Amino acid sequence: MTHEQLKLENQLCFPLYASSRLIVRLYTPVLEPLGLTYTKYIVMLALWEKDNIGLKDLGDILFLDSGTLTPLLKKLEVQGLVSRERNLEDERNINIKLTKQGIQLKEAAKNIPEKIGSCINMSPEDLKELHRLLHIILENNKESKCPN
Amino acid sequence: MTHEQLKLENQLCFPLYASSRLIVRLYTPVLEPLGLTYTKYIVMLALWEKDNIGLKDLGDILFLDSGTLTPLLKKLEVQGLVSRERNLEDERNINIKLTKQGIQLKEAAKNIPEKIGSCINMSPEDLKELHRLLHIILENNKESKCPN
DNA sequence: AATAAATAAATTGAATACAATTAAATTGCA
DNA sequence: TGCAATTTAATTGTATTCAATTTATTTATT
Repeated sequence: MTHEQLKLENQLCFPLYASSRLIVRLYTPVLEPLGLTYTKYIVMLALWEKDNIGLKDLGDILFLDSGTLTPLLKKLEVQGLVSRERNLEDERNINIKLTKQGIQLKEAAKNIPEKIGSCINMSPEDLKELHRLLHIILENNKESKCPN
Repeated sequence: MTHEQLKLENQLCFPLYASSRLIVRLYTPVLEPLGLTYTKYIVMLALWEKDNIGLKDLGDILFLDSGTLTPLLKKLEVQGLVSRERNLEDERNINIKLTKQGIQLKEAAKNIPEKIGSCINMSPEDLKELHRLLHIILENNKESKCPN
């Protein structure tokens, strides 16, 4: 009745889930002065890289759906960082654009990755390898589903 | 103004966060027949491994605090899977115990890791290496904090 | 012993995630 | 063209997370 496979130690999901929360939690105090939460931050990262993008495409990049993004983008709009407007060519789509303020925020954010990096205890080689493996798992499992 | 460091591609946190949600999402349909959510599931994993444990110690294992665990354990209690009782030797503590039903559920859960494993597209070597790195990051950053 | 400090659980409130549903717009086909 | 199927956002409801506060209990100090 030991069921080695059920030991927490032997799970992949658990350290993934726990370390994700651990790392995201590091961002909270760093983002707070910018008025951003972690989810808002990755939305801004995506927009700084590709401005004027549809909600759907933004969701594909971030693995988030409209249920999460719609209220989030409305908040960013209230903060004056993005604008939301219907695409005139296809009114089902909504275009997200950075405002001048949203563009400017990038300067204030530029040191964040380094700041966070300095708080994570891990060798550069391990970090690089972890990064590589996480991208593999993301890429390979975009569409994965499990039957019940 | 490119700020390579701000590219999503170059973040560690983002693939960690995204793949964590991706993998946790795989569990939903598999756990549903057992009446478990993912968080309930890892609580049960911890208890199957070490029964009769304090909420604080359970939280230390799972990296969760009473704000998350208290309502969760109350639900598991309503489901008849665990009992919650004050520790008579130190009434600040609460002891969590599996009920007979909670113990029995382990049998129904024993095939879940294999089932999930078969849905994750990744080579065994990469899985093993990822597992190793995630444990390092967890172990090394339990106490990490970032100044704002 | 009396009180201050520390510890643990519970509570509160804000911010996600996400499945499922609804509503509007567009596309494809009979 | 007209309608069914598809696509996209928005909405709804449930379930976390987590910081911050409160309450109760215990430990440590004076």
